[in-house]
Amino acid sequence: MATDTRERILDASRGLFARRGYAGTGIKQILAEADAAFASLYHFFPGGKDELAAEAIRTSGAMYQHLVEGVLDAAPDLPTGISDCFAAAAETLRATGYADACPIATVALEVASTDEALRQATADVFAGWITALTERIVSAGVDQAAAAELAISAIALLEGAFVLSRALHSTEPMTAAGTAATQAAHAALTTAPAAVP
Amino acid sequence: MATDTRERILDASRGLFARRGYAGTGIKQILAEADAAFASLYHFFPGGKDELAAEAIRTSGAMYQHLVEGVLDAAPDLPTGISDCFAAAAETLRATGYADACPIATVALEVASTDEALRQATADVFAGWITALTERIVSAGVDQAAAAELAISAIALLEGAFVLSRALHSTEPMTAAGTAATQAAHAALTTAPAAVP
DNA sequence: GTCTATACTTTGATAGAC
DNA sequence: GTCTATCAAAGTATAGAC
Repeated sequence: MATDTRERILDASRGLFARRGYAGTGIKQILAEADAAFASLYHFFPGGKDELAAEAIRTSGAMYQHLVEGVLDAAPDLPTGISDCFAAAAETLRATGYADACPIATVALEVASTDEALRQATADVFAGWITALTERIVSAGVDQAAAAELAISAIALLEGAFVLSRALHSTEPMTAAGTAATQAAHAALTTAPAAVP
Repeated sequence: MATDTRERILDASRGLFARRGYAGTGIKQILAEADAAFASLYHFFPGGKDELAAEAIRTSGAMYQHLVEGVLDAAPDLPTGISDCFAAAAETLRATGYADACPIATVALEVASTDEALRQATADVFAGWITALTERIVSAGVDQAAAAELAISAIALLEGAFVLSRALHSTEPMTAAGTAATQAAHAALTTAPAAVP
């Protein structure tokens, strides 16, 4: 069962854009890695590189969210789940030589001031993450405003730790950020423990 | 007193690399903005784009550190200083249309897996920031290990908030991260209040 | 849908006059 | 130290046969 060409192109794009960024990734490079012909790209993505990148960003953002939700679902409580997410991120960094981190952060920073369509794609992904995590924290008994603040802080800690850990080639930032996020979650839950039964 | 050519090139480079990344910035673009001739670049930076980028990263990292130290020095205590830094970052984001954020984060993510020399330059900058902030926290009476963890978390919060705020075109992530960093600083200082007189 | 070949632009970098 | 002109390579995108 050979994966179809369109999916192979998207798969290669997600990996290359995540590791090398948008401008740093060439179309020829994507097609070589996907073992696809040059014309196939413009058959499936008439909009060219931009259209391809937009779909790669949205799908990889959704995939990462799915991954995180799985870890959170498997944990006994929210602080433990958050701690597990950071531990998993640290392990992935180590295992991949500090290459695999946030699937869209590199592109997000690159295009924030240069490509409005792609910037919107990254904004939609981040907004989706924040909304989903906020709802989870609200379900754990925290009021809306405090939950949103905690969700944003946790994601900011994760993203910032990705930057530092990739640059420093060390998992220390990721573990330190994990500790901070877990402590913040504990604090928010004990401050407002009006938990749902 | 005309600024000399070398400094104009560096100045334009720092701005463009920060906003558009390394691969996304062309040499011709830098020279146009610096109003410098093509050959001047290779006169001052024989190593070409790579050498120029390395110096731009190190100097802009030092400049940002200097800026932050000034804010921290002006504050009555450390938590207030940290709060002020995030407030200043939020204001800069708003005032520049979410363009000016961390001077090196975009490049750091881009080159982390592709250019070892530039990756080392970004690592040196981040390590310098972490060391300086850790020393400050230690001076406020926190033990070394806890101080390092707080310093890393605060910088991770700042970097992550830069990513989210630029992508979302909102200062909310920066203010939420600032609150979290300030609370973490308060907690660390009250836990170990062996303050120096 | 896929292949090959190619058009067109931009890139980083160099040469030589001054 | 700076100017102009130019190079070779890589970039994106398209055309036309099959």
